[in-house]
Amino acid sequence: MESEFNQIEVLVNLFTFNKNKLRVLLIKRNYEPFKGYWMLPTKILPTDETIIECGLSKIKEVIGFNEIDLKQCNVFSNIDRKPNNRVIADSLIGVVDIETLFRNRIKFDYELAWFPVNDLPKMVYDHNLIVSDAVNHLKFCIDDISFIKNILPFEFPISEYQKLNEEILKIKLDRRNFRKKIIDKIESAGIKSEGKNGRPAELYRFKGDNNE
Amino acid sequence: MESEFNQIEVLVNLFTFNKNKLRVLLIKRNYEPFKGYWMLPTKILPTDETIIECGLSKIKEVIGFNEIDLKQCNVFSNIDRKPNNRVIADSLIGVVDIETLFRNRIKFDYELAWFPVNDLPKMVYDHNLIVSDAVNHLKFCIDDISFIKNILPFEFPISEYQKLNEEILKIKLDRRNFRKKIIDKIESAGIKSEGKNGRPAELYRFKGDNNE
DNA sequence: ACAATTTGTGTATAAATTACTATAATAACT
DNA sequence: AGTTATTATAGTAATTTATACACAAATTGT
Repeated sequence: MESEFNQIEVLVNLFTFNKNKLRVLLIKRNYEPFKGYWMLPTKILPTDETIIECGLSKIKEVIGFNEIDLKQCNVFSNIDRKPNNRVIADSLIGVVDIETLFRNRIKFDYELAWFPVNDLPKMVYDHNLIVSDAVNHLKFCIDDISFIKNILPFEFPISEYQKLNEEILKIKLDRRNFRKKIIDKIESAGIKSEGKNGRPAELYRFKGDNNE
Repeated sequence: MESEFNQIEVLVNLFTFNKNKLRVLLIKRNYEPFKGYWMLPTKILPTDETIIECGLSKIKEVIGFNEIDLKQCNVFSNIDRKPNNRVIADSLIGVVDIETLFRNRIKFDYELAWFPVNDLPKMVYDHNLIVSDAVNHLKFCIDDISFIKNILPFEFPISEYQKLNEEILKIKLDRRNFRKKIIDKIESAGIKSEGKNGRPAELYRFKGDNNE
């Protein structure tokens, strides 16, 4: 029976939606090699954690909380994805909304940033490839409301939900048709949004979603 | 930097379609523990192979050829999925048609069988779970014709394609509506099938598919 | 010749998607 | 206060897609 050991690292693609852009969490690498480069939150899988637990623990280390759903995305196993030793990359996907982030972030050990997925820096190793694969994967999550709803705040205007869809699907949608399509999945919060130009939008929430 | 090593095993869910049933390749385990039980073709990932290469090499070992597309499916990382040592399972999906199988199988080192996915034996460890997850995953492959076409022979009656869809989607489809839906993806081979009851069916092939 | 089985075919209706224009509400600006 | 700019909301017609449904043709077995 063959018996060989490989190192596995878990990479988390944590997405949020802010200022009309789909964004991914990157951290600045604080050790050599590639010190100072941006990268996905990454953790070598310990022998006593599942992949998901490992991803969650890394997220907690970076942003201070981890009440987040993580999903298996893809596995990258090219022999030479890292030059020195062979490491299997298991990539996960999660989403979080901007209000939860502001409310909860308590740790500041990492220099982090939420980069628009259309404007990413050069990252370490194959992390650019891994992120773009995860962004693509989001298309298949977009109709899984119980998962994707957590990328928007508890209450949101329809236009924001539409722009999220447009960013993920990379197409332009018609306002009225979009409204018709999703109106039965949301309910009015009876509140108007504020602060911007033009007529204030009504806020909605996903049906059956209660804050916390 | 953390540094722990885990064993990874690659499991291949190789499907075919025969006698109106979606089937998966299982092999009889010839070593302890669980000697004599059925299991998925499994290989510990060596440090010099990608996941896909590892899956392909195992398939070649079992059926003697491996001109097959394998796809990443899921990862199973429960700590105790095996009782003694911690092993990560990376499950792959592939398909092959029954004619290619008969034409090519040359090795007989393994006792193997193609079990209907609706009538599986009790398998080792969590292999039953892994297969049922892979069967579910097939739903998302069913419209990827360049992948799924290889589960049917080069030429096939429409009814067989329909039954495949019914098995994967677990629903009953209407003959005329199914034909309308797929007719522009196939072309007539100008041949009648033979040997069965009833009016002989015309054979079709997928457009742009040429035999080898 | 007859029964049983399986294939092939068309049409009408419902449902979903798309395309498209006008009006109302509000904020910023003057 | 009035103008301008911006966004939200509402409906209808056209198109596409999906669904429901019944009978004739070719073969096998008896």
